[in-house]
Amino acid sequence: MKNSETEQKIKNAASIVFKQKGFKEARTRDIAEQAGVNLALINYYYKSKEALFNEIMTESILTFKQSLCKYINDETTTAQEKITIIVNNYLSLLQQEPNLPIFLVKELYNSSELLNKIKPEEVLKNSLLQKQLQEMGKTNEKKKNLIINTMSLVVLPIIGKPIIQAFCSKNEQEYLTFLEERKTNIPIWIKSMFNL
Amino acid sequence: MKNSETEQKIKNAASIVFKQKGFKEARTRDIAEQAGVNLALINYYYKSKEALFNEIMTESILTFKQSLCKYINDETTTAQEKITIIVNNYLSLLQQEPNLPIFLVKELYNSSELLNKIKPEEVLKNSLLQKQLQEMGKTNEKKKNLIINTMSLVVLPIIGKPIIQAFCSKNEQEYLTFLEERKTNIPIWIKSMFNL
DNA sequence: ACAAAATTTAAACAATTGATTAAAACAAAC
DNA sequence: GTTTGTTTTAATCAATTGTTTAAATTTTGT
Repeated sequence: MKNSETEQKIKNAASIVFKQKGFKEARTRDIAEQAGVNLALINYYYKSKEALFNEIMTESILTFKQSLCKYINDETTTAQEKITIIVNNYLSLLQQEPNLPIFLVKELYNSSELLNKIKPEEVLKNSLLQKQLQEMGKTNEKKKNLIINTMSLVVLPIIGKPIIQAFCSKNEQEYLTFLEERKTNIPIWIKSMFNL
Repeated sequence: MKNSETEQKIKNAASIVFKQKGFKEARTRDIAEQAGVNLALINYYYKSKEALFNEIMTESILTFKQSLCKYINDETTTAQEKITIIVNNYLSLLQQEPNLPIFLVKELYNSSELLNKIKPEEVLKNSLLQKQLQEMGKTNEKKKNLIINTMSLVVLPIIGKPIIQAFCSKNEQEYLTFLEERKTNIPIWIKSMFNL
């Protein structure tokens, strides 16, 4: 029987453990324990640790792609509004899943295969956001920088949490309000950087 | 005999391997091979893999602190010039050691001990850069954001290299010129973000 | 209710890996 | 040149970990 309850439990558990520890440091025993399931069932339902990992990765990347596509092709919003929405949504997402960016970076660094599954260059090239920025007279170079800088300002404060907390002497609560303030600040900064 | 040639070879090799693979995934056998030295010598000169790691980490963090302090306390430069110099120097450094930021983030995420060795909040608080920004009428909040945003714009394009290359369809050469252009762009962006 | 198939379990295997050991090679002191 | 202490080596240990196996248990089809 495909898609049994056990199979799902394993996949969910693996997703948690892999994102927390990365592929190499995640032990099959951790996954089995997290799923509340016998160790051997991992190899019974999925051929191997690696096969399980690849299935989860592919799904995650595709989900991410779909959510991004939804935002950047929304017919009802301006370019500026799109940026605000993306910043807010991804900061909220990353507050809940702070391990995600470092996990993705680590695992994608040497395997471009996975990344190519989503044909990333197509995503932006054919997007409404792209066209809207074009109409505002932005060059290709400026458009790319705008995306990369937005990503930088959103993601790095999540990745660098312990370093930021140490350097700016922020406790947990101060760090949270700092992130909250960035939801309004980043769109403003992007606008002043690129004269939007 | 302390600081023998072998001891140094091990430390140098370990530094390379740890930064490349992280603590857990770096094998003592990798380090021994990289050093061209018998496996057992690692435990002979350093008590354990962990002791070796801590020694290297502490040294690296202190070196980093010293170089940062030099820049942000330079009496001969304005605040804007300091930012330009820091951006240029760290982008150059990270071009040579692209694994460094993800390594640091990964290893510091759960061990605040190491980070506290450099008393990071003191570094900025007593700096000339801090005073110069103060005199320009910047609030504490703005000063912190300025530092964090500079760090974000510098570091993320290094960490996210494969993702940026995929999304913006840049080959190796295009990526390098992209980084080179950021050395002049980032200071300009920071200025327009914070009205410097 | 029974047989066949699918699922689950405990145990074990084989490879990896940090660390140790005991002997060998080498250097220093006298 | 012998003794003593240091450094290096090869071999081994013990723990960890992905995977397999064979038996036990549960589910399914009739």
